[in-house]
Amino acid sequence: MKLLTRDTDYAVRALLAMAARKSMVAVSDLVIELKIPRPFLRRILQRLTKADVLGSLKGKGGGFVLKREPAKISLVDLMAIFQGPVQLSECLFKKKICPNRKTCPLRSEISEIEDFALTKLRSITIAKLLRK
Amino acid sequence: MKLLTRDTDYAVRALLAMAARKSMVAVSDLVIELKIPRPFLRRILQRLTKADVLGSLKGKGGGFVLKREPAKISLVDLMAIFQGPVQLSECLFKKKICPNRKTCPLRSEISEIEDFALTKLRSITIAKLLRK
DNA sequence: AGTAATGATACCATATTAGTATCATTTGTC
DNA sequence: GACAAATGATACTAATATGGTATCATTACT
Repeated sequence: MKLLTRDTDYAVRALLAMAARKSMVAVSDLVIELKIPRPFLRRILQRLTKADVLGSLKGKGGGFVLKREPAKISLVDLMAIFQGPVQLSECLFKKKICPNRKTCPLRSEISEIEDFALTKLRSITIAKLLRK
Repeated sequence: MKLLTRDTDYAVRALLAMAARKSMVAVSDLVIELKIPRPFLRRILQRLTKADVLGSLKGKGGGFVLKREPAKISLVDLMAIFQGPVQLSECLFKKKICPNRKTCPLRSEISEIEDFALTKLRSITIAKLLRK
């Protein structure tokens, strides 16, 4: 089971690279540095732009820049963007079988795992990773 | 992100039903009780048998029985059977890019989540769920 | 012999993930 | 203004995982 998908992982790497530079970077440059398939990386940066994590500039000399503080970009944020909201305890039987949602013995236990994971993931920011 | 797949969830339900009875049960009976697609449930029980969680008897009057103590069947066990070993921190870049596996800043943090999850999941057994 | 069960295995359908391709739009430079 | 270099938007393809079916072989009770 993967906690992070490739999108998310690439996004982390790209953001780390961008946070280190602090200036506008074109995809071409990042591709060289990160060795991520170019069109794939492009789409990732575009999604980050839509999510307002990056800013972008079109045209010659354009590229992407960090728009949000590195300390305010956490793994949960990125996971939410690329993998949807983090919820491990999603009941498989919402609509059908499950007779007792409230009292479901699994839910409460798994929620604890989810809570722990969320707290951890929120604490992991680009700024924090950059320091390492 | 689902922590448990349907296989695992169905397995839990089936095992709870079987632990409550304690005697040999045929798939037909369980299907009625659990409302799980018959051939799918069969395959699940067969996998549990291979994993030595259940015993089985062929032929007329045959079926499946719990072979392992309910207290010794945990969610991690079932997840391992149906979803592969639980490891959230699996590095996406094992073979290729990742330059520094040991010092990877993500790994250590995610390992903590994994450890917490494993401990929790190990503590959730069929016996425990049965008591609720 | 017949029937009711599991064993084994191959198959199909759908969803998700990973990645590609293409065309439109913007913008700096000559 | 023309051209080149960048992103915006979007549709498509390939591979893998998940959820579920179908079928035939084997076993065992009556």
